Amino acid sequence: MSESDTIREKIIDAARERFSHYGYPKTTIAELADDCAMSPGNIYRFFKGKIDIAVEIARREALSAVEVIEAVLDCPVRSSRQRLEEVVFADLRYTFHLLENRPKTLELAQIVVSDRPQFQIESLRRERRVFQRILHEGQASGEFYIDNVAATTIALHAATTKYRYAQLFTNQTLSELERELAHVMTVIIRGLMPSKDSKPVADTIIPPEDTSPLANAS
Amino acid sequence: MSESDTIREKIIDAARERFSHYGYPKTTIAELADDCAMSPGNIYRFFKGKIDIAVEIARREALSAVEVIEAVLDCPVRSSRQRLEEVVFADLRYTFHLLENRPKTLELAQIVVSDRPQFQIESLRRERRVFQRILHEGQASGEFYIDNVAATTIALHAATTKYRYAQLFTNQTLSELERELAHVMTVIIRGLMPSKDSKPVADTIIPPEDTSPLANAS
DNA sequence: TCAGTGAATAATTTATTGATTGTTCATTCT
DNA sequence: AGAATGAACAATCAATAAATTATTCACTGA
Repeated sequence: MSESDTIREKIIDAARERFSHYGYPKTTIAELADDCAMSPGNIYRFFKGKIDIAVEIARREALSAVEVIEAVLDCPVRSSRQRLEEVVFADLRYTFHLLENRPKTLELAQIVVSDRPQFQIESLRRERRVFQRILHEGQASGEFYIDNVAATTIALHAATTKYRYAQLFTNQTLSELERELAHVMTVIIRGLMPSKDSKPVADTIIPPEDTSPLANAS
Repeated sequence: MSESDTIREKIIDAARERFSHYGYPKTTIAELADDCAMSPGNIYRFFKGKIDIAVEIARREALSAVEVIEAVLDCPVRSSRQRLEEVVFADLRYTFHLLENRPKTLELAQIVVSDRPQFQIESLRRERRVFQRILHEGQASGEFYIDNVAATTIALHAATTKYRYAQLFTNQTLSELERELAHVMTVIIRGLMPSKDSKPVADTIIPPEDTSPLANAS
């Protein structure tokens, strides 16, 4: 690691400390400079602006979050079904505890996303890749029957939206959410399993929009 | 309708007009009083406070939204599956158009909910009742096989969360959302259909939480 | 009696100012 | 020459004052 990188890391460490303690807005560049025993101006040789320090921290946080989810895959687990369930529940629990124990992390993420919408899109994409891998495996082993793995991955991810950062949508407890998610997964897993029926269930067709929207005026 | 009720309606109409044009915060009680040719103080004989006018308007809006969804059920439609699909798509389209064409309605709803959290809970419950009715029918006719209708209703509702006020979560177009929702519904419908298999798919068990949450310190 | 008033008051919002902070860059060190 | 500085400037924030608004209530007129 070059000298330059070491200094960069020092800035990131200082920022992580202060952001998590006092929050992004209350942390000043002057303070970070002090922490690193340098002048405010020098920070700008390592980061284009204050927000870019936040972006880097959030990027690493997001990567390590996916790693936590991925770690579940390394467990010696029996079926694709179980893998899928464990990943989905790990996601719920991880994000739930994150919001409960480290609210400043969410604040930081929201600030970053409001400035860099692409950030969220990429984070979600990374998460979906984990889902996709499991679906592929299940498809290959014959445990699942899936017409279109890519589309089904997106569907699965969308159907579990409520269980990512659940506190943003509801004030249910973690136990309640877990029970609810179990029911969601029961339906979804059934939908992914191959059926021995003669004729398989046809895909959903987008129904035509016949009712005029918002008939009641402004 | 009593004289008193007529005046109350007049206030509501004036408020609806101004709230939708200028928004709740920019509308003053004095203006509403002017519109109704009365004094500000007199408004308080009909509503406990300004927020209560908003609550009443939002309540009616929510009721008529459910009616729009329910109207779909009256169409001569073949199967429970189609009914379910039409309701879910109607929900997506209705809320999508609402946010697109009448953003002040969302603003009002958010103000009401932040003051009266119960309001949202009840609105969601009303919506779920429509879902539940369809699941019951499908269950009774044998088109669906559902262990626990109440729990499955909640699961179905949760799995389609992203498609209610979708613009709050994403900036996908309506067409993109429709395509995505079609895939979600394909999986879900498969999960609701009875299988002729000898052994039915077992319910999801909540996996034990073995990995310590947030191992990386604050 | 009681629907309605409107001035008085409390609460909230908006405007303003001064202080703080993010960022740049001419300059100094090494 | 490249690394670092810190004063200068612009942008943002916090504190306060001023204005507006929500709400109350003693009162009025039918």
